[in-house]
Amino acid sequence: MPKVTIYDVAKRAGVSAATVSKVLNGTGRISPETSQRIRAAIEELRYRPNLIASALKKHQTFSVGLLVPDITNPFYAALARAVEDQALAHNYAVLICSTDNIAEREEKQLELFLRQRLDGLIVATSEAMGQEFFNTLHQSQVRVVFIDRVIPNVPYPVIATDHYLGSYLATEHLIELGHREIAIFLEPLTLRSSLERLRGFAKALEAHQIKFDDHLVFSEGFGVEAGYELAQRMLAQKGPQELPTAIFAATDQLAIGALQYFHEKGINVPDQISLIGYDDIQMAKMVSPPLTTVAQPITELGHQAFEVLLGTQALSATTTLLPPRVIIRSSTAAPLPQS
Amino acid sequence: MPKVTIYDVAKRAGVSAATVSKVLNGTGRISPETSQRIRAAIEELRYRPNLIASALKKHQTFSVGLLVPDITNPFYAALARAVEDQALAHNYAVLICSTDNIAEREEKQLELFLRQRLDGLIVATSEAMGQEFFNTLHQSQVRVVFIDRVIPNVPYPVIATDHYLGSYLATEHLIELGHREIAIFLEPLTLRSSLERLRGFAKALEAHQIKFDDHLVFSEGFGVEAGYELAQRMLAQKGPQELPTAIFAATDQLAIGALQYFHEKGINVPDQISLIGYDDIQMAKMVSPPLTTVAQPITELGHQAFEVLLGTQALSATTTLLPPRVIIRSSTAAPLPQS
DNA sequence: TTGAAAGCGATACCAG
DNA sequence: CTGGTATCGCTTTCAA
Repeated sequence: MPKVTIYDVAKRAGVSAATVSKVLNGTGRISPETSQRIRAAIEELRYRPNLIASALKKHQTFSVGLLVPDITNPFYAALARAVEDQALAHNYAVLICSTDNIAEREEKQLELFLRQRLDGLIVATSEAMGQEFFNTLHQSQVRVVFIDRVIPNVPYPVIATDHYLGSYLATEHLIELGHREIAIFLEPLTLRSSLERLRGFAKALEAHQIKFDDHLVFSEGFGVEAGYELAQRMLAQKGPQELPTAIFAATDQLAIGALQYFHEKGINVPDQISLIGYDDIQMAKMVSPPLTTVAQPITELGHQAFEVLLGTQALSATTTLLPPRVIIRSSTAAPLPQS
Repeated sequence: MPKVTIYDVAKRAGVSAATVSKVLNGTGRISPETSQRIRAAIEELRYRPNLIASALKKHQTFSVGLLVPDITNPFYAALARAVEDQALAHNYAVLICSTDNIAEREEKQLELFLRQRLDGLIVATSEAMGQEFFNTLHQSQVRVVFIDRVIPNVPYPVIATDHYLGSYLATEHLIELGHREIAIFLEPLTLRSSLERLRGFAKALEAHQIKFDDHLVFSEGFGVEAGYELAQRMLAQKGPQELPTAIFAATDQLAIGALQYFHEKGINVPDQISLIGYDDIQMAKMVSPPLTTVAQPITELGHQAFEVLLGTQALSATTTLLPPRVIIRSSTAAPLPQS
């Protein structure tokens, strides 16, 4: 059972390989009869074009690479899924790599991707990428689009969620519910995304004449654990009496950690304290109470990234910000009347 | 800035392309000096071998494909991660595709993968795969290993978790805690994996002389919602008095759904009822109380799959079952003394 | 409408 | 130890 090539098909159909290639690609004009015969031969031989050979000639691999910090993170998994779907629809394959935001891994994988001569690269990874990474990118001439993180001075298209707006909306949701004492939980402020969220938060307060209080900003660590600790710290700093009436957790994981702590302490959400998250990870709707949160338009992000990447436009430094959306569930409510 | 090829390097180093190829691949013997010169040229020109061309010649793409039902499912994301890591360590790329267990998608993607001439395929998808899929697989001669699902009569290696054993261990954990009335929540019994879990459960009961009670088997639907509904149904069928003292939920999602329902009903876990899950998804440790569960050796699965796939062994119909492990957290405890 | 032939960029055999 | 050359499987002029 040797591999069947385009020549086998050609022979079978009594034509030349060139002609077969033409019907395969829909290029050139072929008479309906020959075309039929060729299609038949393809079927009979179960011929499968060798994309490797085709890629070598056409300089097109029908593959894109996706660099994410960690595919295990639900957000990136969802992003990957969106890219995948779009890719499959266009008969493209997606190569995925988790980099853990480790420069070394990023560079190694980038190197591999470049050797594979991918048609494009979607980068959804660290803002701490080494200069090395950009140099390589630049001199390699691959098509690249950055996604999810707004990185300043990137000479490529950036597609991201408008976290400033998202935070603004989240905060405003709380304010409209009647909250005036609102704490914010954030991941480290070294992250641009954290800063953006803080900015949106502050702006919303300002817009509603609520004064911004430094003591209500809690930031440290990542993930659920951090949320738990931040809640703990908040409780320790303020007596249960002077607790804010609401918290804006800048990630759902933070929110879930806090929620867990409140559970343990018998603090009812949303009766005693409202809690709004950010990201709308799958878990958000599974916790109890289901978390009000801000959903990023993940699918949109993935789709757009793919489309821009494979579009005919020259890729330039443009930033596209997609609007997030507040998803109201049950962890936010009006504050209790002053007791 | 035209692409630099092996010929450019050769010219620059004053040798032939053949020689460059040799140092690139470590084949043949080259004098240290020429080797040095060539390496220098590679550096200076920032030459990146074209894997496409190489693959065409060598019939080796350094890429493997991974077919999963949904990368968005934490279990498969973890699996993908394990494969990725192993791949990166071997300088392989991983193409990932979520099929949603839809035969059409599976076949389309398989077709794409075959055209890409991948070195191997890891299939972690539906047991309901069409015959078509297998036919294609078989006549295409790709190396394939199945992972996670034990599919009968597959002429390829299967690497999976021993769910029979896992369920046995989970159930035994409950029994050793002192439980005698144990319910089991399952996904539909049309799934082989559900059947296996039920079998392990029954066997553990039997081993401890506990009689198996049909009325304590609840099965329907998938995911958190199903867990919630199953718990609801159980409560409806049995008064709060005659509730079993423990539940073995055959997936964490089921367990989490149940947990949520119990929260709402004010039923304390584990004081009133113990709950053990299965899978050890990330969420398991984040819920409250953190879920005792059975962890699949996901990383091991992924690693082994990759190694077997790229090993030199001819691939035959062998099934490797890896042992799962009970992770004891806080959702299980001894039953309350009879009140 | 069809086909001959020249590559795409690398590898491998075999000669020197 | 090094290099010429055929070749991997397909695409693409260009001529017929």
